[in-house]
Amino acid sequence: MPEGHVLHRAARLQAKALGHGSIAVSSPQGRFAEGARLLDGHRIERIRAVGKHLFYEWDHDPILHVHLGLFGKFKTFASDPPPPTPATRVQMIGASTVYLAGPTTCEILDGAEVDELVRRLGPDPLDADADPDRFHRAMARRSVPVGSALLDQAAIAGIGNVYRSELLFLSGISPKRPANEVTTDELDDLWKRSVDLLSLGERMGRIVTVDPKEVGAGSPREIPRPLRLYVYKRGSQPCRRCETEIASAELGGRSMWFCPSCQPA
DNA sequence: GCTGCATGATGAA
DNA sequence: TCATCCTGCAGCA
Repeated sequence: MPEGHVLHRAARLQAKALGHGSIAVSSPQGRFAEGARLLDGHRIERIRAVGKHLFYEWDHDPILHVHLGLFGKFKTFASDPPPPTPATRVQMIGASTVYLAGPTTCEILDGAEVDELVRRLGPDPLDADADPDRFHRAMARRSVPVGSALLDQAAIAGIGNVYRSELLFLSGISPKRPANEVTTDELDDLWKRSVDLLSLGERMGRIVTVDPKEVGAGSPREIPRPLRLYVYKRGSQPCRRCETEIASAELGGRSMWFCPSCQPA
């Protein structure tokens, strides 16, 4: 389930899994048959993740652009892949086999189109060269609640519904405060935490935001599932830090959760 | 077996 | 703001 860390992890692991040889590309579902024909038999030179977008660059021009949306999923099999389901949009067979199902976007773009798309995205916390000042400027320009602004991929790329709640909790910021009233220090804190948390998520393959020490665990990996998050989907349960009841609100058209005491208005 | 929901984004109204 | 698209699976009967 795809926030930015999932795509960066997919880029890293699939590059290794598919390898440098030629890839058999097909579309068992049929909806990407034309695109698959363009790529079939070619070699992958790079898989690049930007925010929630994935770009496969090949030994010739067409670039495969994938956006998982809410439902999209990759499955990778090192050996003995099961037959693809009828919903498998793309099958890529190299050293390992990768299946893609349910993406919002799966299309062929040229380099200029990729550049244009990437230009519209805000800085990506998982990009080592990202410029946090672009994030600061984007927030200063927005009067919507900061909880909404964090979902805006043009302001910061890769944050989704889980991370936005967790980041604001950790930074002690009420989601309802206007984005342009969040201080520079607070934005610095938000950015640094997003770098740390998404990096951790990329390495672990799951979202964990709770400090292991706070729940008696030795490492993030050892935290049991119900204890991994501070506020997301924890409505009316006690805050892990202050026992106040976690509250929820609709922001940016989706539910989010926060602690009214740790994140005062 | 069915229903409802989910870590997303867009285009029309 | 709402409807729409995409899939899988938990929770129910």
